[in-house]
Parts: sequence; structure tokens; C-alpha cells
Amino acid sequence: MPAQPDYSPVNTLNHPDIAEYFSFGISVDCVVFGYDGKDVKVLLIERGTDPYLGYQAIPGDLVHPHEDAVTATQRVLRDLTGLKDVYLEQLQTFASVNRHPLGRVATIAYYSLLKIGDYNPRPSSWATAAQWTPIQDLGDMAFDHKEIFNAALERLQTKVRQKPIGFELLPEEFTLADLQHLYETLLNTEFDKANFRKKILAMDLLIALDKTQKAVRHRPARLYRFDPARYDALSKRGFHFEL
Amino acid sequence: MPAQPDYSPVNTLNHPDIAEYFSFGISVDCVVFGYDGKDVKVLLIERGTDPYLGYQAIPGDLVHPHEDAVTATQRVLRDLTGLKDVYLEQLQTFASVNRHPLGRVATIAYYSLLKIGDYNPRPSSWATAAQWTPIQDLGDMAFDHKEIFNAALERLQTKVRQKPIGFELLPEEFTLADLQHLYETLLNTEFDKANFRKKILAMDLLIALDKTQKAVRHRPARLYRFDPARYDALSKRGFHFEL
DNA sequence: ACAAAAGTGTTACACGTACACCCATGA
DNA sequence: TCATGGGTGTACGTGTAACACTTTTGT
Repeated sequence: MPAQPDYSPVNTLNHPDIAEYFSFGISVDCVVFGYDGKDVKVLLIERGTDPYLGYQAIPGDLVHPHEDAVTATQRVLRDLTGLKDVYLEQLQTFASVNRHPLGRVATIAYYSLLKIGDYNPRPSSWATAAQWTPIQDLGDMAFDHKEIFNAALERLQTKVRQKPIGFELLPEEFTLADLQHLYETLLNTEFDKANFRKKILAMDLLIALDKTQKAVRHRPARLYRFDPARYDALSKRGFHFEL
Repeated sequence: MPAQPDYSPVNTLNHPDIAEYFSFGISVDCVVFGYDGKDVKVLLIERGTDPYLGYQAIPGDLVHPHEDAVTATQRVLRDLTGLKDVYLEQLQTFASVNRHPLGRVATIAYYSLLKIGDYNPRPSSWATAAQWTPIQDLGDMAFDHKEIFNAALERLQTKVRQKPIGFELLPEEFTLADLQHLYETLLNTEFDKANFRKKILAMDLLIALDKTQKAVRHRPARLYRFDPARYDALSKRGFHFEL
């Protein structure tokens, strides 16, 4: 019987040198975005060992043999920031043969959005390892991490216009100006104030609170809160967020 | 020194049981879409061995130890259809612990679009293995392939409205009615004929040919051709395809 | 002459854009 | 009372939706 592929994975298990096929390492890398009211930032670590000693890198780790990829990513995020239940989405897998100097490692890249105020540096020896870096001034990065970051930013920029995920980056309560400024910096655009408000409010996704800003030297702005339940309801009726 | 993660992949190489981390298999699976002028179809194989004997499956294969993932996918596509240089895009990676009965295999899913007329079944014994299946009547599928297919279709549906990739599914020369019907079946909608034409032609992406349909029992329609160079030029000036 | 689908023009309306203006607060 | 940003109204133009109509072919 001729050796013909039947194109279903792991029928090659019959193959004698099958062990060679099970020699991959899989890692997860997670681009963590935050917003401090002024800049969009990424959470990066500084490498303490070769290769790429001293370079900035995206936090990540090898996936354990009996661990799901999402679980591994959540583990990394929890260990790094102390947070669980953050917005997490798979980005893309990078699997070039030579992407990693130390072996064949495919990395599943994720990106994550979190409210920067929630991030409490852990009081351990490696707490200083992670630091927020404004996305404008990123230098060289370890491995192919610059490429991964670029892909993440591009994805975030398109996604944020189609789904209401921007709110993940804002505090629970925010002003419309906060929201507008976030979108403007994220997308490198400017919006007309009046039109932006009308568009957002017309979507009926925000709950207007009976609260305003305090201690600002101008007319205090009303605070709003995003209503996820309302968004779900509207989505089912065919509503599409767009900005 | 305490064992503390530094969150850069493969520093755990120092770890004694590092071999356990390099025990993954990686496969690629490719959802191949086609359009025959009437239905949107997928190219599926029928499994000839256990597990999932007789079930339909998405074509794929294990990635070789020194092979890139894209290369592996192109190899599968070439072996299956005889075609190279088809539209190919990474979809998502599926890496659940128990997704594959025979071992820990993460699969990088791709989807591909091709002109159905270009597909020439290979004259080998396993030529019959692959067959076009209309996407409406898909039964159960092997492994988590149904989930993969659903993700692919969803992605195609959103992507096709934002990028001019629909043309990958049509013959080089097509009528506006062909195009409209493709979009209608792909998106389960109906468009107003007049408005659809105006919108498409206003984009200025099509080259009107001095040719018409032949042998139709009604007024023959003009043939058009998609102009990728024109699209590139317009994209650089901020144009965004949208339908 | 008719059926069938190609192809075009018109109108009403919704929506985005631009811009001017008023309002509330702290210093 | 001034500076600063919050907040709103209006007028105009563009784009979309709905629909009626004319044209060209094969039978």
C-alpha cells in the first residue's frame, strides 16, 4: 500500500518517526493594553537573561503539557498583574521555524485590555519587571515581539471601531470627553465634539449617572457607565456598534 | 534562588523537565471555500480511518519539524487541489487539551478562497477523498472541525464586507449579477439591484470589458474584471472597501 | 410579440459634517 | 469676570433605500 496522505491530522501517527512531529514547544504571549487618561500604553517586561538580555518583551510563557492556551494566558496575566477576568482575545499564531533561537516554539499571541487603575504591581522581587510603556516610544523588542505588537495594535484599532471594547480601557465611570479622547489617541484622529456625543448617545449603550466630575476648574462633566446588558440585547436585534 | 517566572518564553529551558514542554504536535487545517455560481461550498475530505471513520473533515496535516505553518498549509492545498498561489489567511488556533484523541495537538486553522473552476481533482487514488459540499448541508464533522468551520464562515462573512476578497471566489470575468448573487448567498441578504451596481461601480475597482455573456436567452450582461492594482492605489489614499 | 434579465433615473429621507452658540464652574 | 471645557441646536450636503422605468437578447 502506497504511502499516501489522507489529509487528516495525526494519521501519520502510524509513521515510524512520529516522535519528531511531537517536538514543538507552544508558548502564549499577551500584549496588554492600558489607558491612563492621556496615553495608550503596553505592559512590557525587561528581559533579565540571554538571549535578548535587556530588551523589552511581551509577557508570556510556555504552555504546560496539560494546560489550555487560554488558561496559560490567564495564568501569565494573573501572575503578572494579580488580575483575573480581564478582556482577552486571541490575535494570531506566529510559527516561523527560526523565530526562537532556543528551539522550535510556536507562540499563540493574545491581546488584553484592562483598566490601568486596576493594575497593582505585585510586591515581589519581579514586580519591577513589568512596566507600562507608551506605545509611541517603543524601541527594539526581543524575538519577533515587535511584529506581534504591531499586529496587536492594528487589530485593536479595527476592532475598537466595530465593537464596544474601548470601555474595557476606561474606568467604570467616565465622561464623554474621556471616551472621545481615548478613541482619538487610539485611532490617531480627531472627532467633532458635538457629533461624537450625538453618535455615542444615539447608540443608547451608556447609562447616564447622577454624578459629575469634582474639583475641575470648569463646568463639571456628567459621568456615564457602559451597559453591557443593553449592548447584548441590541446586538440580538441586529444592532452593530460602529464608530 | 526561588523559582520565579520571568515571563519570557523558554527561559524555562533551564528547567530540568523541559522536555515535557516540547512534546506538542502542531497541525494546520484549512477551510477551503468555493462558489459555483449558485452555492458557496467547502472542500472536505472523508476520513478513512479511526477515529471519526467516515466523518467529514477539514483537510490538514501535521506541520513538519522544520516547516513553517504557512508552508505546511500551502503544501496541503497543493497536494489536494494541485493549486498554488491561492488566497490564504490565518484564522485562529485551536489548542484545547482534549481536542484530539490521539495526543496533544494544537491546530492552526486557515481559510482559503479559490475559483472553483480552477480546482482540478487529481487523478490519484485519493482524488475522490475531497469533495465540494454546500455549506448549508454539513453534517457532523470529525474532531472540533465543525467549530473550526463555523469560525471560518463567520470570519469570511465579516471580512468579505470590508475587503474586496469576494473576487477570489469568482472567475476572472464576471457580471455584476454574478457578484451580487455571490454576496447575497454568502451573507444571507438581498440587495437592490440598482443600488448594488451603483455602489460597486462608484468604488471604481472594476474594469468594464468590451465583452458580454453569450448564449443567454435574455439581454446579455457586460463582463467585468477586478483591478487589484487600482485597489492598492486607492487604499493608500485612505479608501476603504465596504458593502 | 413575449419573457426574462440587463441596465438606468428619480425621489424621499436619514445621516454625517461643520460650525456657531450657550452654560457652569474655579480661580 | 475671565478662562476653560461641557453641552446643544441648526443648516447643509452626501449617501442610501425604494421603486418605476427602458433596453436588449432568445424563442
